[in-house]
Formats: sequence, structure tokens, C-alpha cells
Amino acid sequence: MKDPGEAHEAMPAEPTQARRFGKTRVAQASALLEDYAELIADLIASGGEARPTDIARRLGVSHATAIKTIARLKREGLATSRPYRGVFLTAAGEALAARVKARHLLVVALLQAVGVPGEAAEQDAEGIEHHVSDVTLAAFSAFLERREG
Amino acid sequence: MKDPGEAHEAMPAEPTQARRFGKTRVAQASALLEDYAELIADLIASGGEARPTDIARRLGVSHATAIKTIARLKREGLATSRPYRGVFLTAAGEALAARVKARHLLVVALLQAVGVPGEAAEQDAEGIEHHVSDVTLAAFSAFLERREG
DNA sequence: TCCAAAGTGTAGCCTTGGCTACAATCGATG
DNA sequence: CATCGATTGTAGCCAAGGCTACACTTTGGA
Repeated sequence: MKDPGEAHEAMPAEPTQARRFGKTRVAQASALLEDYAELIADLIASGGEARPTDIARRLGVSHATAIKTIARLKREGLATSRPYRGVFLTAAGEALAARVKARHLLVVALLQAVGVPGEAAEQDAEGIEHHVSDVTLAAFSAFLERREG
Repeated sequence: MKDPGEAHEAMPAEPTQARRFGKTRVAQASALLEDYAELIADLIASGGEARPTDIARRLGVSHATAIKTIARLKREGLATSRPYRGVFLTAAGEALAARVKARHLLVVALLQAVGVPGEAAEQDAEGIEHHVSDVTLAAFSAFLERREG
């Protein structure tokens, strides 16, 4: 699921709904990489290293799948790794991980603030967070401050 | 960490995080079908018929892609169609569309209630709604009632 | 009526993100 | 130091969801 190129065929004024759906699909494309970056940062922070098998276990996929996705992270300049030596994040990867983590915490906090029970908030946030725009994120933040501040 | 140490891929301890990620991926799998069902219901309601080219235009994809996905809808028992005659929803498809539409409206309302501006709410809801569990949905509903009630 | 444009359907290709199976490497332990 | 189990890496398969290119209806207008 990559950049589909621009609209082709008869591009008919590109209705706003089409743009909305398009954005949703693009968001899904980067969701996995975001999850990986966050998890790798987490593993390194808590255990000193991030190994493909650990990543695979935490994500519930086979190690082969994890390795393939790690290769993609490397292709995109988010991570590095040498054979049998674990995975590390580049500066870009660390920045992404930090942003993703902050966003995750904010989404969970917002959900709980409107009354979603803790476990459900955690679970749903995992899927929701990849679709929250900066504007919405700012609104969440403002809402929470209003509420706690 | 609570890693049990042994790593049988076939029978993992299935950590809660893995379950969460797994659910997220499954949700994504049905997201497209949900969007199609809702759109088809919409087109039929407003124009009497849903044609592949209209669907493709509204979603911003090629007509070939739309037709392929319609084939999948049919495989899953959500829609029917005869060549050159448009697409129709089965009872299951209509039920899905109704559920999806209600959920969409609720998510948009919740976003706006916490201060997300209208256009961003519409846009983000498109991606978010597919990851909102029933529990969270109920919490949204309760929050809105509390607030308007 | 008939014929071309618009719409519809088919075929074939690509990437992503899954999987299993097998090969290679590492590391602990006998 | 040899070997065995766990980890890591590679190869090849699959379905989903994109695309383009081409073929086949339908339909409306000259």
C-alpha cells in the first residue's frame, strides 16, 4: 500500500470524500512502521536491545514477518541493523517513536477522560492513534487541560 | 519483562499487547468493506442506484479496483450485482451499512464535543471509526448524553 | 438505425504484510 | 572443542488492494 501515484483517469474535481478516504488509506500505510518504531524504542529503553524475535513476540507475528518489516524500516531510513546484532533506530526513527508515544498517551488520556474504561481505552487507542491529525490532537490536548487545569 | 522464556511460535503465551495489535490489524481488514457498504447504501438512498463508476469516483480509486472490491463484498454475502445492472446490498449488507453510519455519526459528534473543528472531525472520523469498540462507543454515547442531556 | 462514447468487466502486474519451511549462525554447555 | 537449541536470516507462497490496458456491453444522438 504505497503512494498510489496521483489520481488518474477522469479526475473529476476530486470530491472531498475521495480525499478523505485517500488520506485514511495513506495513514494505514505508515501505521505499522510507527508501531515498530515505538516498540523498538521501548525495547531498547527497557532492555538495552531490540531483537527481531522479541519484536515478533510482542507484536504477535512470526519472526520472518518482523524481519521483513525491519528491512522496510531500514529502507525508509528509520532503523539500522547488522546481521545477528539487533535493531537500532536512526535519529529519524527516534523522533518518530517519540512522536508516536506522545500521541498514544494523549489519545488514551482523552478516551479515559470521556469515560472509556482503561483497558478498552488502551486497546482502541492502538488503532485510533494512527488516524488522529495534528488539529485533532491539539483539540484533545486543549480539552484535557480545560478539564484538569 | 514477563517473558516466559520459552518461545514456541505455535503456542505463544499471547501477551496482551500482541492481542491488541492483532485486533487492530483485523479491524483494518474489514474497514474497506464497511466503507463500501455505507457508500452503496448512500448512493442507493440518494440516487436510486449504485454503479461501480460512481463508487470508484467517490472513493478516489479506479473503477477496476472498485469492481474487484465489489466482488469481495459479494463473496462475503454483503452485496449482489448482475452485469451492467448496478450493485445492491443484501440484508446483511444493509445492516452493516446502518451500523457503520450510526457509528460514524457518533464518532463525529464526540470529536466535535471535545472541541475538534468540524472539517477535521469529519476527516479523522473516517479513519478512527473502524477502530472504536462497542464499549468505547457506549462511553461516547453516555458522554454526549451527559453533556446535552 | 447504427455507431461511438461512456460505463462495465477481465487480465495481468505490483507492493504490503501475513505465513511456513529451510538454512545459517550464535552461544552455552558437556 | 564439538554440538545442540535458540535466534536470525532467506525463499517462496498467499490474499488484499492498488494500478493500467484492453475488451465487451449499453445507450443516446445523428
